[in-house]
Amino acid sequence: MNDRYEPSNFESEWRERWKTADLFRTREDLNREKFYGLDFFPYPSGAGLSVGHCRNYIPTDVLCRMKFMQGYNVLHPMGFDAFGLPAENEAIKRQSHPAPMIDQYAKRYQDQMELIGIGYDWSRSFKSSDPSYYKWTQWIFKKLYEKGLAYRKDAEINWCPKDKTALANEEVVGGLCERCGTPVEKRAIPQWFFKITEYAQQLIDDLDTVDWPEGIKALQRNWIGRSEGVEFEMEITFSKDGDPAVAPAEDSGLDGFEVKSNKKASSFRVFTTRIDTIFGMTFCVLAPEHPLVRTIKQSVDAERVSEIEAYQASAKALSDMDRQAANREKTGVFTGAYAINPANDNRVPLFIADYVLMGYGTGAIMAVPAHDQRDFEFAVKFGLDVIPTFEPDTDYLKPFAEEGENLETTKARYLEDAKTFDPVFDAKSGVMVNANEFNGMTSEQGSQALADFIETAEIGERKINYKLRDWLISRQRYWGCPIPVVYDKDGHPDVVPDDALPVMLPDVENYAPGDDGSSPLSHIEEFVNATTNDGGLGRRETDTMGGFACSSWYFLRFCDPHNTGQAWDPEKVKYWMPVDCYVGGAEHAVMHLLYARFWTKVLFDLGLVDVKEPFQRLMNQGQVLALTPYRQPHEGETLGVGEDGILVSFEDAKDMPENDLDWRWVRMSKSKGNVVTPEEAVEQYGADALRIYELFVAPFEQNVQWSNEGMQGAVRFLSRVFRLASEIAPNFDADWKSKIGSTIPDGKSTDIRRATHKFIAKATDDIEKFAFNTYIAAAMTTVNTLNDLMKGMKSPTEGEKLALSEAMESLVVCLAPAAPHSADEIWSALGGKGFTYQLDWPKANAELAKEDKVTIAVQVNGKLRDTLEVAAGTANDELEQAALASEKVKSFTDGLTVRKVIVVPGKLVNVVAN
RNA sequence: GCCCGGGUGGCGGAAUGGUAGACGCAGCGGACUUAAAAUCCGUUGGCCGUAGGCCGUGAGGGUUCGAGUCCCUCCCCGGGCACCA
Repeated sequence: MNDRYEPSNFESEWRERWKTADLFRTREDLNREKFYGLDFFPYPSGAGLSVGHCRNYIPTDVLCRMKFMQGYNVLHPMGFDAFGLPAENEAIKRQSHPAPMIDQYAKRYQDQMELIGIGYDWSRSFKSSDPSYYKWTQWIFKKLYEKGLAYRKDAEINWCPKDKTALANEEVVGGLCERCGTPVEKRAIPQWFFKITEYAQQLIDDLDTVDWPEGIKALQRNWIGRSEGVEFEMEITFSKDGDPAVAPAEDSGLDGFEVKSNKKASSFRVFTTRIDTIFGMTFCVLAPEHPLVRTIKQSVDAERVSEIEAYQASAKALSDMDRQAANREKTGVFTGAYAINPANDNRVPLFIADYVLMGYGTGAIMAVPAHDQRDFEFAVKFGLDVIPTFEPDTDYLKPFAEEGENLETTKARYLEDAKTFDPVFDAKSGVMVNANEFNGMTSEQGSQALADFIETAEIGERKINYKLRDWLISRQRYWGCPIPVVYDKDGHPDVVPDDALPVMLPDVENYAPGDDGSSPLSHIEEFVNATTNDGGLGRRETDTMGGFACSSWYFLRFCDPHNTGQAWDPEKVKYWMPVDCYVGGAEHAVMHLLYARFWTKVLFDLGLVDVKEPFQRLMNQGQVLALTPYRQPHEGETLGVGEDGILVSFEDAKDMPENDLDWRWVRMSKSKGNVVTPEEAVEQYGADALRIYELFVAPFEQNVQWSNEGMQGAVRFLSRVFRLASEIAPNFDADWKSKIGSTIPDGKSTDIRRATHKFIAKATDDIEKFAFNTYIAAAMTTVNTLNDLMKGMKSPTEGEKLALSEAMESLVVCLAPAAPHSADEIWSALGGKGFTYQLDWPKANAELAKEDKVTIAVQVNGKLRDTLEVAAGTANDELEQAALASEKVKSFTDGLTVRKVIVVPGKLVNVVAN
């Protein structure tokens, strides 16, 4: 046997053998438990995989391999998220059709995944762009439609002028297109939506039932944004001082406008989470798009109408980025109308302002500047009253107290003129003032009492609002799943019958999107012209579904990927679902994971699946960073927004003085030129070395820094395993299992077996809990320990031979998930048959793993002073005696009185003395 | 601003409230070699030293016989959200 790791001699051969043996074909043996391990559905990019991408595939593979060896039926599939913008954009750039391009890229991905030895069942693979797959994506669309969860709405959408498509809210980051960074515009186009909002509460509640990182759960809860409050109605009037008045208040700076009509105009509803602050309401605000504005315009004079319209126009022209710019100064205009506060009948001016969003709540608010920072800023700018309705506590007042001022005085000042107190008091503590019969209540009491008041008065009710918006699914693009809808001559949509599925994506020459917002499909007559369900002339929907639709159910299809008669056999889905362990990057925390959960819940409600949550356990891997050269800008060069250095190519960096360079750890990406491919890593170090390195270098969730030295370390470790195996090989007894129980332990056999069983236990636990770094560390420790034990062992005793055989076999088997090529190579060199993958995962024997001697730490007053070697299980009082007898302890307790002795069995003795 | 993560040797990182620094990288010393690489053996938190001791897990308090670990306050780094009423 070779005594070092020489991957080029055996790795590719083993991969061939695995393939020939169809080793990773999913087994569906009903007598066994199932384990479904899944990686996020990757989009196959032209750049191929980097070693960074391997960082989730390797750990999932390790877990799945162990589960299989433990006797589970393992489903470990892989496919490709082929539809969508990235593929289409790349195809347009390369002037090639996306379909063959994607096939080629997917092939490369598969080759790369195979190269690093990932044990996928490729017989179950598919691409989301396969008609046999998207047929069922369309079928699910129909199910949603039939359940009233897919609807069409003429809506203002986020429009990316560069990608020429509508974007979901989640694809707009800071007003920019997430993909290309172009400022997003608004356009009104009829769009298809999925009613995810209907499931908002369930999507929050069921997070409690899954084993996900708390951070991701928090992100989702935050995104769904539940808030409890009260929605109530306020009447409006056009006079400040009661009927029949004409002019607005003089003190509000809003006079000088004639009111054309004084009739009771209408009413509007507001949503607030702080009904307890209603007595502090000094104005109200409508979103510029609020429908009531139209009514108001009919009742105010022309000058005001033009002011309102000018403001509405400017609000509309603002891009989301500008509108949401941080710390932007508040803008708005007075409408000429007043709202009547139902709590005290005060009339307060009604404004329109773009800091109120039409899309949330009712698109209208009651403004309480004393206790809301946004309202405060608005009030200050427009000279409106700031009336506190909560007495602040001392914590709030302290910073405002003047030199030597009594806080009572500060409070009096505050209550007199809160306008100078910035930032505002959030009124979560303190008691109510200026609130009639509610005075003296806490926030909690006031909220309940005033909610009751609103409900009793029948002008509103307690309500829960969510930030979550419905899921915009339409894309005006070619490369996506066609929406299975036909419109009749009146423009009414209907879904196509099941036997007309799939609505095939036509093969076209020109698939570039039009810049008028029309899908390329709309120019293909044969596609557009269709027949309605009642045989009439129809027009086919030409938008396609956004890519997230396709990835919202692929995990179900993997359970039954070749079914032509249905999306899946319910029995198969019942068997395999949920995914037991789902592994991927945290960047999909809200989008994909929320959509997939939503579809699963809908399908559950339809009785099509019997899980409410698709992914029982979720794990997010860290990224792989590469050291990348940057430099400071030269004279005359300017940096882009958010950049603090200029990227330098590795080529140029070689010729630059080291002082000018600034090396940084950044994520591997093609654009940074810092990618290491699996091919390079495998060629230089070997596939198992890559696997070991990525597992060992840091905890799974953490980012890691790519290092050639680290790879070298993995190679060294594997070589030590080979050397150990080659040393044990002459004494290896394949039959050790049947002999070891009846052989009397001798020599170092007990120590060897202890090391073996400690490792088995550690490996099993650590893999289960994704602690791969300590799993590999334990393997290294075991190799080192066995090496030490074998030192000077010229001719091992019978017991030692058997113990070493057990040790070597266990080591190889337990290392097989991490280093499968090497494990199989060593296993076969030891005379083993078949593949390590087919061997049983060993069970640790706790008795054998137990130490017979333990080291007891002896402390005096909590400081380590001595250690004792004692037999395991030594009684507490014996430990105490031994500790007190220690010379070192005596020297530290000399002249002191021993007050207490604390004994932790098998661990430590602490002598407390003073 | 709000919500999540994190701050431990020269570096990556280990440590159910119980001997801080497992394991690895880098370094140092040695063996092998004509020499080097590779490999192997030893060593490696800092300070003072003969023994031995003192100090050490971002900072400061606290709980405890005992704190990297639990509690409070603060600082720094990374990520997410951000006018959501």
